[in-house]
Amino acid sequence: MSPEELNKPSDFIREAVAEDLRTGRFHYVRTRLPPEPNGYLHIGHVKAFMIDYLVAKENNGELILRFDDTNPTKEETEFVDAIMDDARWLGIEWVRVTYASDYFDLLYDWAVQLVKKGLAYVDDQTPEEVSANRGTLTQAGKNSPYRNRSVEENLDLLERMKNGEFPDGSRILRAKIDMAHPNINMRDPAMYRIIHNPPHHRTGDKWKIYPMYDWSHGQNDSMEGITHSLCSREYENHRPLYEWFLEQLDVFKPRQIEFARLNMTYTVMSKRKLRRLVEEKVVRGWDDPRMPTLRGMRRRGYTAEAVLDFIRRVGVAKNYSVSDVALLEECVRDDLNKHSLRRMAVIRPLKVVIDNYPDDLVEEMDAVNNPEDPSAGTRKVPFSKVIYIEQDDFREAPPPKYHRLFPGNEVRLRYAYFIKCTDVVQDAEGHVIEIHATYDPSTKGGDAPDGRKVKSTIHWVSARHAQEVEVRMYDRLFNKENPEEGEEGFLNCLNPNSLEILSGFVEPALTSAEPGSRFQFERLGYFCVDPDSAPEKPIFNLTVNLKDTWAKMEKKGK
RNA sequence: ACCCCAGUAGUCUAAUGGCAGGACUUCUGACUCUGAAUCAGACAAUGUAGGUUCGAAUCCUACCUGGGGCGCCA
Repeated sequence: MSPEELNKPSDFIREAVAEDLRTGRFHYVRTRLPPEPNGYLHIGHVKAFMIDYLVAKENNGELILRFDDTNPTKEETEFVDAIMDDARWLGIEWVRVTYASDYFDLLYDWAVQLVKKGLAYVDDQTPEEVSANRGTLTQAGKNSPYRNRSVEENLDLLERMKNGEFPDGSRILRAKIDMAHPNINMRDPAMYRIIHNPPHHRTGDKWKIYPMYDWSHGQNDSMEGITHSLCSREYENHRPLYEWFLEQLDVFKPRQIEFARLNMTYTVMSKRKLRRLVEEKVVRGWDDPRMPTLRGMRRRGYTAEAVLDFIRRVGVAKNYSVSDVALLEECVRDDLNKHSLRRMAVIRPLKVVIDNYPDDLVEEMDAVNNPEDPSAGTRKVPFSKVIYIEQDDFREAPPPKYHRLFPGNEVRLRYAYFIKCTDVVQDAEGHVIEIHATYDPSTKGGDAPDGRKVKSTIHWVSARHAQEVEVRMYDRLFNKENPEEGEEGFLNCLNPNSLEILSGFVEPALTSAEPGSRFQFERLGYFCVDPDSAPEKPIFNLTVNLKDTWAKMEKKGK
């Protein structure tokens, strides 16, 4: 086995596909991406998309992007464009774009065939009657009184349904299978329902009947020559029906294989719940950086590489699972650590005056852009008498093992000088508002000629060169690992601190950063420029924080 | 209560009848001009009970637990 083959991901789906090729069940691989254009893509979709895309790609096959637009009351073209944009961002490639609605005519012909074979009938029962007669999980259903209509009558009624002669809800076309079947999906499932309005986003007013998912999806798969129809486990109970239609129609039979959908800790994944977060203004929109939507994650600064790495590391299996968002965050750090430029920014500023530094002197300090990538080079950072440091980097009364700045202690200002805290200025309420310090001129650049060491290096920004910026600090949207427990529960465990807006200072090298560009703010985390940014008012989003061992130690100590 | 599916460390996932392995998390330590990164190490798992077998996470049975299923949603 070659190294490439050893590294190739393997899972039960890829094995099944390989076996189908080996046994000759199929001689090629073609998969489909079946989004419904009624919402934005989230991280859960990425898993499904990548399975479809990679299974095709790894087998020299094709991927068709097919929008599942069988319900005009829910779907809009706006989402078609957004979905394609997000999918392209992930690097997914497809051979063509199709729509379930492209096949409405052919599908109708197929329905007529089933009617002619006595395998489908028009039911005049009300929706309530259909529901009542379906039976329950433990009880068989009852046959509809219209179940044994003649083929001629069914054909006539179906034609008139199609022509719009009947009002919404008055009739449906049903497959004639078995009202006593233990699988409720097989109890004469609906194939077509009547919908007059609104017009369909692609076919306009042409159709008054629309196919149900079960009637449309598998047949479309067959029409497109899809070999493997990969979907989430909730369709497992639909597979017998999927196969029944194809069998009765005697057409090409794709194979449906189900896998477990992605769930993630500290977030919700259902479209309905995400919509509520938007509608109830819990978040600022579908692209709020706290959302698990692709649009949110993109705005947050996540890279496609990181998202894909996460999906790869999570794997594919059939059992229900909830992946840890910490793994996603780790993938993001891993990618950004290698590729992002380092900058200094102070997000909770504390003023430091270096008393023995000349009043008007400005020195340019050399700073490394990315220690992980020497080719990223260096830059100059201006230094002067008054600087800002992080409030966290000073304690008037240091706890044990704290070795940042405190009265009498010496630390290194990164790329600059050693400084020692000499005095603390407080306001009337006792809050520390200013620090005084002295520097050692012989430590320029950060090293002491006498070889003495400091235990801490802190970041800083020269006050007179600082650009003021808005910093949006994001945290998990929920404070419960699984907010989906319970129906309404998810709105009751919102993290009140999921967004904190700060005003901070950044070094000059950051003032002209383009929206979307990413940086590591040293010792803080990874940040990216928000699209709301303006040159006079830059805005940075926290993508993900750096691991913070000290914060962890301190928290444990309490 | 009926049907389908699944149970491997806190989490995700390998092992396809033959040494239970990897990743994340957590914890130690080394190194460090980022308390980051990196490096070294540690903790930690086959739901239960039977059966088949020289040998079972894997096959069989029962039970338990979890997920899905009674839309004219997808």
